[in-house]
Amino acid sequence: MAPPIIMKKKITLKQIARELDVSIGTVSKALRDSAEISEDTRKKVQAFAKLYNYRPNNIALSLKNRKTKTIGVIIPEIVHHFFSKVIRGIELVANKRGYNVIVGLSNESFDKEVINMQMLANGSIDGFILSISKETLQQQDYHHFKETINQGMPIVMFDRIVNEIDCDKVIIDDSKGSKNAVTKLLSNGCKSIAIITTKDYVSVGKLRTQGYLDALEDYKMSPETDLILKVDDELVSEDHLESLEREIEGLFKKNKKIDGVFAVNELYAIIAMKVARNLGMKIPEDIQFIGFTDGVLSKHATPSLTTVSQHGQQMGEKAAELLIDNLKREDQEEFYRTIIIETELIERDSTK
Amino acid sequence: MAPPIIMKKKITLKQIARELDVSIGTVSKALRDSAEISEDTRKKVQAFAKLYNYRPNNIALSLKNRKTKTIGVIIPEIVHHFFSKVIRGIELVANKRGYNVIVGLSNESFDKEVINMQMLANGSIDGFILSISKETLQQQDYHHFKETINQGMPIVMFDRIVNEIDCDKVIIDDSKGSKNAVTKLLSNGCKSIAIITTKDYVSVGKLRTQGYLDALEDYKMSPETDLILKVDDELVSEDHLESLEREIEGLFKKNKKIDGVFAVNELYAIIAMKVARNLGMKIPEDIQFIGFTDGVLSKHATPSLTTVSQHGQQMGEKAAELLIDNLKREDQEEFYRTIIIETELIERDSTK
DNA sequence: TGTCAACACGCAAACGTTTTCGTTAAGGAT
DNA sequence: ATCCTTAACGAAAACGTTTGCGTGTTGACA
Repeated sequence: MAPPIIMKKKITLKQIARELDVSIGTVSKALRDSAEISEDTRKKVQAFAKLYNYRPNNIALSLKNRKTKTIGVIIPEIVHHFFSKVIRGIELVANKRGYNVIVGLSNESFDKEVINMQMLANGSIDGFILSISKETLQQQDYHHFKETINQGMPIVMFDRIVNEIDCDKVIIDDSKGSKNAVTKLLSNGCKSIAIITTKDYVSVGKLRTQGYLDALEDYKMSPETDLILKVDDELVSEDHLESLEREIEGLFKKNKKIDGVFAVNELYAIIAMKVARNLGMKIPEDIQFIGFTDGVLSKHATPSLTTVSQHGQQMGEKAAELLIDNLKREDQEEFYRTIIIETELIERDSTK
Repeated sequence: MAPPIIMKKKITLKQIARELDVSIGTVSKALRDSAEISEDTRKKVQAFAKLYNYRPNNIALSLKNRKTKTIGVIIPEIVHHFFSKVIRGIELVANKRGYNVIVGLSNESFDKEVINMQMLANGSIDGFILSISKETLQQQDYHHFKETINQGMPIVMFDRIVNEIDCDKVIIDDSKGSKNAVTKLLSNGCKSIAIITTKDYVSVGKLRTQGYLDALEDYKMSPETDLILKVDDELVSEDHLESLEREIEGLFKKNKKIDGVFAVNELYAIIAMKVARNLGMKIPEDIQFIGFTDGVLSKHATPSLTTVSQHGQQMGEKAAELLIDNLKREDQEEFYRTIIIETELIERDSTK
């Protein structure tokens, strides 16, 4: 037999005031231990408030203080090891510093990115942390970022950024990271290294390709267009990976001498390893692989994949710190910082 | 040379009113196309509002309407394929129905779960969607859920639920799902099937073990304790997987006849496959594997892993629909539903 | 010319806080 | 008895909306 349910709705200052026959202001002051209020009333009010489990209404506070203590995060995708790590980092420091996190997913779509930002920019949050969607990068339409900043709402961008917008940024040195990786392959003795990358409009893809070229140049090797596979991202949506497999298979068959592969993300590397294995190549004896983004796949693949770690959580933490610091210093003069998180080459079994 | 920056701070009804020399109420009504206002002023106000890109302040609306159009999601962990899929589902329908999503991470800790809920329950959100942390399940302290519900804030629980709390729930039939999986192994000819599971306080672990037992019983086989490996979750935190590997290795070595393995999550299955391979067994010829939770690992492992899909995104969608429906019908009489999402056995290369 | 709709708009309350600025009464000093 | 200080509290504004209701003006009609 369930006990009778007594709904204790949230109690407000007004109700406490009425009950105790004092004014609202008095209750408020008493709860904040103001010296203006006599010891007696203070105790009385505090006891009553505790009994009824009073908590100030956040919305009312937000309205009054004109800040919400909430930060908005807009990312292209959440079912993604890197982005979820970033969120974890953001949430960690946000929480520690008394902020909440509200997430919006752009799903790589320009429209959803705009809509989401508008939904949040109308008072719901104090600032944004975001990574730009592919469609936005492709269309190069950044007016929503500009407007948001113009309205006095700070933005911190991470990973997928764009130089055109003036704001705090947290990135990795993509070209340096991939240069390191490719250099590793070279120093491991690779003579013919292929790269599997994305179309150039994805800024990070472009930069990582650049790092590949830089490493080759250091070794006085000239790049061969045949070894550069630019994958059309549209084709690799979720489950249509066969076409990607075929492309990679074509790459290997046309260039039998390939003995090293650098891929700009984890999945491409894993799939390339699978194709290579099916073609009878031994990893890492015949061919070595390095990927980008240290996800769960890299760690548990067979063989485990050597990879460039982006330190997603650290990026998130840093981004949140930048934003909250910015919010604290109540719009004094504006200066924007770009933080570069160091990448790290995690060596596993796919390289010698 | 950058153009001079003109800060267009967000404009309010009051400012429009002052500028156009009408009252605040008139502006509000004009913008909402009230028949009370003359065509002239309506047009004038609307034009002005559009020019200055007026948007009603969400916080003020929340305070007035006493609802925030925001739902709070508390999950144990976000760097996790299943949970991030659920969030994606939640976000999808929430957004479609005009709601925002604010996430809190309990990090499997009781205290953080409580803190997070308190932070959000003070007016910031209209309702919760959550999955209970392991520590909470272990301590069996559910007062924070009860209090929240008592205050009139609806909760929808998913996956990790507890019967003691009266609220909407979205779950899968864990025992049925695992029974199906084990039955599949049996019908594939397995004679000695091991299970790798968790300690019993994790409700889903317990249920999945039960399904394993049920399947055996259907085939008139009696369970052997030697074949049931209950992993202590504490030991498998992130990177300390060696001990798990050793335990599994011990399992295989002690029971040479094992020809089938069912694991209650993806990672355990992947690791078990790795151990088996190192021991020289052929998959699926010598030994077959099935995991639980359809993550990215299952799909891209070699061999790819047959697995019981939980349909995380669908769970999220359903949870959000339950919650929002509940919110719409303005506390009429309360009735709680438990939705069971069907699992699906996704057959891949780790089974015959 | 007086009456009455209809029209167009302003006022004010309400949501729940915090905080500034009164206001009242008591008490001490003169 | 008068003045002043001080302690203790109340009133009200403000944050930005929405909305019910009151009010003034206009025009039509008798």
